[in-house]
Amino acid sequence: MENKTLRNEVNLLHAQICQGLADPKRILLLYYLADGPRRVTDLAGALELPQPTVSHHLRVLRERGLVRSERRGTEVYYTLIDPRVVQALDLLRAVLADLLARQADLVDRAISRGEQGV
Amino acid sequence: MENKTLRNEVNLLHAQICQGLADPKRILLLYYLADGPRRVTDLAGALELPQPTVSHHLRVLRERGLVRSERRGTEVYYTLIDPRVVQALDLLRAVLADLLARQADLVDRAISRGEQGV
DNA sequence: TCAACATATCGAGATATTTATATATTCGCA
DNA sequence: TGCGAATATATAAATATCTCGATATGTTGA
Repeated sequence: MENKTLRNEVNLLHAQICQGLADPKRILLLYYLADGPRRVTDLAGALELPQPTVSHHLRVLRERGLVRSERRGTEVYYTLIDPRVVQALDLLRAVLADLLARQADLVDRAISRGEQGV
Repeated sequence: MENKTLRNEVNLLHAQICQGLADPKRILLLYYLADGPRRVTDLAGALELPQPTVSHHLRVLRERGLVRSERRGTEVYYTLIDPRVVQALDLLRAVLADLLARQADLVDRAISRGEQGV
């Protein structure tokens, strides 16, 4: 009863974490960070994106508690806080792989039946 | 030097699957569907949302390949296609739980030190 | 203190998402 | 055929997000 608001609040936070993963660039960022802490400039170079854009995405991840930033001199290192985030990404990528395999199979069968307009 | 365009395409689909999870109502829908197929009206009742809103969210999930719909007479049953989607949600919820626990701990320590303006 | 560098924030335009009401479609049945 | 129930789509307003150039902040070293 009284927990309904609390449960909604938790669900909202849950969704916000998922939202953190809901961008191709951020997924790449998280996979880079899975290998260890990285500087903003290096990440921007790896993703071939302007530095402000990368900083924006890192902020999204930081605000959702997925990464942490640490200043070392003039540079800032970002670190993945919880490896389970990447585990979850891997799970979902496996789901996607199966999905694509099923679709490819459908196409194959259609072609072998000589159907048009696939 | 593999196909960069293909990799970007896969990353985009990966992100779109994550996007499917990035809404509190859709998370609830997926958890309901984890228990078995459900009709639209039942889901709308459970979520206390108008039926068109639920249909919209179900469409989002369907277009991303997370659920499948099946007509039985005048009703439509929605089914979770891959249980790993809920596994991923559980992982991320565990991440969130740790996050909240750490924050609560910080607050506790601050209070026990008698700090102001927390 | 100043110059150079790394990063963050601001602001704006383009695009996407969420929600709900109104309306359309689809099916079973009288 | 036509009615009622279940679901889907259209539409529109409010809101959020992505991107990037311009600019601000913070740090080091001369």
